[in-house]
Amino acid sequence: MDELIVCNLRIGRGAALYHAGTASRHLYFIRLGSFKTLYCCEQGHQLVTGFAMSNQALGLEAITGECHACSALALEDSEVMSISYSGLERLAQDMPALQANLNRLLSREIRRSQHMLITWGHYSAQERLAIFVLGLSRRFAARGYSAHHFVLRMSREDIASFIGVRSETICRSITQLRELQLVNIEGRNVEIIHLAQLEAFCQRGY
Amino acid sequence: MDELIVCNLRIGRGAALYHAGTASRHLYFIRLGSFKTLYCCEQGHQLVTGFAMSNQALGLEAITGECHACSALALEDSEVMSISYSGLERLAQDMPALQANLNRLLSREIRRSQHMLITWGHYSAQERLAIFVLGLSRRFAARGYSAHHFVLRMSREDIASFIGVRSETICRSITQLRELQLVNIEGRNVEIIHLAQLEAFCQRGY
DNA sequence: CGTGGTTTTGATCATAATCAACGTCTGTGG
DNA sequence: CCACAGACGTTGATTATGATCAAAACCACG
Repeated sequence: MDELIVCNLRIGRGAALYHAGTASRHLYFIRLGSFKTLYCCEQGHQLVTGFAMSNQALGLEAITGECHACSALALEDSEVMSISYSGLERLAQDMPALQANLNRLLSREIRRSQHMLITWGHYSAQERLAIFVLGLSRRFAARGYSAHHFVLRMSREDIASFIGVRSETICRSITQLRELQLVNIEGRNVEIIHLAQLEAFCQRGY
Repeated sequence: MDELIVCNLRIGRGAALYHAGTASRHLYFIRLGSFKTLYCCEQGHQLVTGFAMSNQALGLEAITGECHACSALALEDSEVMSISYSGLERLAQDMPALQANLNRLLSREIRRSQHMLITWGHYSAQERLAIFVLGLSRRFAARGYSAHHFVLRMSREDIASFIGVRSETICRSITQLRELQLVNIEGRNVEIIHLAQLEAFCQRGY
């Protein structure tokens, strides 16, 4: 197993784990910290496609040896494990379980993207923000942190880009969610006032 | 290779290749015809997530043995090849190339979903329709058919759901694209008036 | 033919984008 | 430690886009 791990990398806040367009033969697993993945358009405009935190894989879209479709930037000082894909491929031949696991990761990523498509297409800005916050809450909870209090690692601009609205709209939605007594967001501190109510709010059939 | 192919299936127009929630151990390849994939919400509302035509794979999201996340319905009388995933897994162990190919399919599907996310998040209804039509044109062209004249297999409602707007908006966008002298859509017949102009129209940096 | 489902068009309304101004936070150098 | 610059965040006023509601026109098919 050890032969796979090319190295453990430290990535400073704001630095890139990889850039779009770079050919890559590696998968990455986040040990510590968090990242945003983004596409860059010609105009220098950036489009955030996701946020990843510890125990998540990065670089799955590039697994074929084709180049990375997006860049990954560290939102805070982070540590990642780099795994050579060719090594993984070789090892997986002798370990079907490993291969199946890899397939599962890929398959899950497809479902995640498609679920986002559905979500963003059919909810209002307010609801999308609520869903986004709830998603973060669940991810923190899954890692043993509080589901009710946590700190955002990303800017309003990043959230806006990810959710598909403007940052002004994020601000207004924050205000609205506060008025609804669902979530209190002050600066980057998030307090979920009533988790069950927030979940109910997000539930509107897909 | 033959042992993998469980059977060649014929699916009549409107019939399902598989349903969401069904556990499945098969991948499908479309030999002939076309399908739409859709999620169903509680309210009986359907959300179209994609259209697939000949030579495309279906069921990739369910590759892990978990159940299908969406349903696949035939838009016309179709033929598909059904492939047992466990058989594929076994065979792939001895044929690394096959495994790599499978990974490539999965990886591509991730990129496709993410690209759609970007597109839908950052273009107007009119532009999205143009992009949709252009995509169809390219897919027909890749299969040896005319890139300028083709027939839609799906309803306005399906396109609307896929694109993330209402069907009325699709109608208005069709009118607008006709007025712009880009595409002429009458009923289900599509005529691309000026392909290069349409491509330019769709190009606005992601 | 009619009947039910699509498609189209029109009028009005709601949501989020845009433009603009102002407040707040952060890190840097004096 | 403070002052400052620049980025980030918030709020307001106005506009544009697409949703919604409603009514025709069109079509496919028994």
